[in-house]
Amino acid sequence: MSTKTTINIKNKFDRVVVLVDMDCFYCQVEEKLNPAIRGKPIAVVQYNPWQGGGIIAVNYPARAEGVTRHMRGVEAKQHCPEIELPQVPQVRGKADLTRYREAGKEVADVLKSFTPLLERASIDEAYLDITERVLTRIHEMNEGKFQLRPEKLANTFAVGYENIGEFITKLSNTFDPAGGTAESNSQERLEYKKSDIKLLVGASIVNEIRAAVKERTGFECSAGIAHNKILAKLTAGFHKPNKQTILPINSIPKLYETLPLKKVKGLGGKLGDQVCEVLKIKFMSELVQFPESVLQQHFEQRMGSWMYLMARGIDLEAVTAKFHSKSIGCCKRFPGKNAITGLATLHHWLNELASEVTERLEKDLDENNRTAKQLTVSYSQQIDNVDVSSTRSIALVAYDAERIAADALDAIKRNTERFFASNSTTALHNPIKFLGISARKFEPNGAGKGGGIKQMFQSYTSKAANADEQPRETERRKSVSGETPDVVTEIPKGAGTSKEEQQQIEKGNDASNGEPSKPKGLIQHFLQRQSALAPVSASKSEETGSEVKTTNASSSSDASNEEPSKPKGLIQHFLQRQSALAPVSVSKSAETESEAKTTNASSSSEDVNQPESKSKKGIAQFLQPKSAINKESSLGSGDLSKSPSTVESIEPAAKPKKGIEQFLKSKSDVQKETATENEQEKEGNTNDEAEAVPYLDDTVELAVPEQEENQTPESGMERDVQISAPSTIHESEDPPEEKPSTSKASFVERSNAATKPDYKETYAEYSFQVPEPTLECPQCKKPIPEHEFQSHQDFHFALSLSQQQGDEFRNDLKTKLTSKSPLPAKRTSKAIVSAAPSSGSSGAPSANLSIARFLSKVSPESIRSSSAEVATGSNSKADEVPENHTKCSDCGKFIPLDSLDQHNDYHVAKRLQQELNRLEVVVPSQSTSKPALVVVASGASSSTKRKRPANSSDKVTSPVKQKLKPLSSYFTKL
DNA sequence: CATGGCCATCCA
DNA sequence: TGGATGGC
Repeated sequence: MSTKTTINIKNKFDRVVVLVDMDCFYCQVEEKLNPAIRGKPIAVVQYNPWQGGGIIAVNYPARAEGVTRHMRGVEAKQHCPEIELPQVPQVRGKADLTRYREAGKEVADVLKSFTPLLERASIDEAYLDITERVLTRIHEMNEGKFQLRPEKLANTFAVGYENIGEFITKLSNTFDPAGGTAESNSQERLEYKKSDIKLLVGASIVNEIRAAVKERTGFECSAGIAHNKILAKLTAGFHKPNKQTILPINSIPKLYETLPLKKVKGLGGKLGDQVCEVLKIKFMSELVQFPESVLQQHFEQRMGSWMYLMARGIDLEAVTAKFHSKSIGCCKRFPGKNAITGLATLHHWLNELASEVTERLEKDLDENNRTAKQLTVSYSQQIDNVDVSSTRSIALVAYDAERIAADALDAIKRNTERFFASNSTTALHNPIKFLGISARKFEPNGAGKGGGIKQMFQSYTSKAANADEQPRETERRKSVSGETPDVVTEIPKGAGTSKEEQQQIEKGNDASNGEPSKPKGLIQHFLQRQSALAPVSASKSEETGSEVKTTNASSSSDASNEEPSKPKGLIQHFLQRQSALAPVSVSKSAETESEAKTTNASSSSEDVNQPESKSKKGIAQFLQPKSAINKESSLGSGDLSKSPSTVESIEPAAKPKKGIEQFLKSKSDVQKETATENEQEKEGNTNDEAEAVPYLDDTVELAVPEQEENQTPESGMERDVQISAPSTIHESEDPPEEKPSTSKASFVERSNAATKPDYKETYAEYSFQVPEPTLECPQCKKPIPEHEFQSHQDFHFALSLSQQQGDEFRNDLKTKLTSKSPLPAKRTSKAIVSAAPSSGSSGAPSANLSIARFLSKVSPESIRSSSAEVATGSNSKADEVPENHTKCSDCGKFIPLDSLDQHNDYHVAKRLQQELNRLEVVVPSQSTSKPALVVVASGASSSTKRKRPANSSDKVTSPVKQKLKPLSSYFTKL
């Protein structure tokens, strides 16, 4: 039961996994709250008093000015004087993130309306497995109900390609008989295409998802679309903000060549350092040379297997439905002189924390009908200048703040020998520098409440998941906005409706989207053939339906990737052979775990039931020549490594293929070859054991014990503050849209302003604080605390450095933008373009064709017939049409009749690319009220010029050419 | 003496 | 279970 749900390795590239990542989320939340600051540079800070507060989020305008996280507000101002610095609300003397949690949930609600397979990863990130929707959409495309128009891929990028159009062309090359020999199209290459087409179709869905998020919440996000979670996460970062990126399988090797291993989630910390050090490598591409056993022996079995697969672009971890967090807690640090040295202070803060937790627990109870059973108290004390942290778990018996605080205190006492200083009943022996309490082990409530049904076998997190799956009355009562309509659309799907009915529903939806079901465009035809390869199983769809409500459990149990014993058609055979080939030495763990737990998501799309005879024909026709190649042999390991042709096709010739070749070598081959250069970064472990600052020791508190004990903080104080400091004082700005009931917002500050004594002042621990001597900074003339002086100087240095770099970057950008015409084409693009048979059509011919018109109105038949006309009509050069060939009206080549379809599709894709290349994507500058996605297709007249929207004031919108950053640029730090 | 406050996972 | 680690 190793906690994780994994999919079967057979399906390693079958899923479409999306990571949705909110762009500088806290900033967006603050913007929405206070529209007056919209569009300005913003950084959200918490705890304003000290140096302007710590920055925890920076929006893009502010980033452009060099503001980063980890700065203080004051520093941000230096970079960007106009910056707005909204504060995290403070409640009970600590930061309160409620506002962001709620906004995050709002977003998640929208996401969840697209798939139940939603895994919230943090307050502003979520994974989605949209495989089912993709398969459904492909099916719709086959039936002409959906067309993949260029605008559906606005703001979409593909790793390894200059723009999405190139990627599409690449995909379409598979079907261009002139583009490559049939033999070069190996089966698995086709498999990869198939998988990547799913990503492409997925991208159109993700665009809709992001648009829905924007529309319903006002928030913008970016997304990564890949075949697994790790890669989706990685990919999401490549184009931001408000954009989405696909990671095609074939781009992985090249990506890895420049991808520092430490950028991969899970390897970002000490482990990553260790890996780099032990293996003497730095980039992901270098990881592939090590046998699994070696990795396991160095880094634990589990980790070794994971890394081994990751090196091949494989991550088997399933997206599991998880909406609610498994723990609710809060904590606070008390650094330096703020350390807690007295019992009363400790009690005070435990009470504060307990209050917050209790509040949130009650809300959670209300919303999710579950109860936490365990309380974990954590704290750290400074002992001999060393921070020692401990955690204790105790029973959580009641949602009662005082009780919780008392129990927590008790736990701390019990677990601390010499809790009190000698001879004292109030002063702590060791100061406490960190306090946290957290509630966990949630159990669903009241089985009687109809909730208990057996969603139990749902997943390993049965309890949490259980609570997730139950849309209870309480929830309805609370009427979560935005959920209702979606439920409506989903319920019919789930409630035992037939597939046809479901499609009716879908159709209805699409119609409302303004998508007429028209005769098929060629691109559909193109995709249709593809999708025929990506069979949609009927049973699969049913699963999708059933999982919506009651449970996916029932289906998931049998969805367990074991090949259903159904009649096998051609496709199935084809696919099975494929999976049989799936080489990667499966890590045992993966193999064993996969069966039991695989969520429906795993999309065991091998389950083929595509009844469509026509598509079958297409497939058969298509597969016939190529599937002949049954390359059982080859490939010991590495999936990606197996297909040199595939890799090469990204960049025909050229390229320092060193990395690639390395990639291609079988592990044993390469083993001897140790890493090239050892980046023996000194990296001297910054081990400056912080020079401990003398804290006030017990003797201090001993001085005034009585007073402190009596005047417990919250008893009188808080109420006084609330009453005497009404929310008027200096909230001169717009009052945050908060419930008036909560007047607490920042009582500490108000109390300060009102000259009310901070509770601290009544505490002995705080009554002896001495201001630290300061020095004046020669650069900014500010008084700087002594101990901080050096780092302050460092800061100035870093500041000037980063400003320089910022200038460089801007200049660079400017030159790129001004020399606009032919983009400074990178070698990659050239290679790809030239790889395409660009013979005649690349230039003007189709320039005046509206792609939309073209795609939606022209049926394959008409093309075919028109081609035929050309071939036989007066136009044709009657001289030399080979037998059974016809001349392509587009490129003039002679095409075998039986592959005319594919060839035409190739041209369609090519035109699509050209159209896409002419698209201008108007990016609203930092969340304005403009529509999220505005795509302007330039008309024929402006084929060479970029066109601006008529009313664009440069301030608001700036046309951004789809571009062109070297991958490596994403990994350079500023 | 200063990112702070989360949350989650993994291993022993 | 508690400690450690990782990442947002």
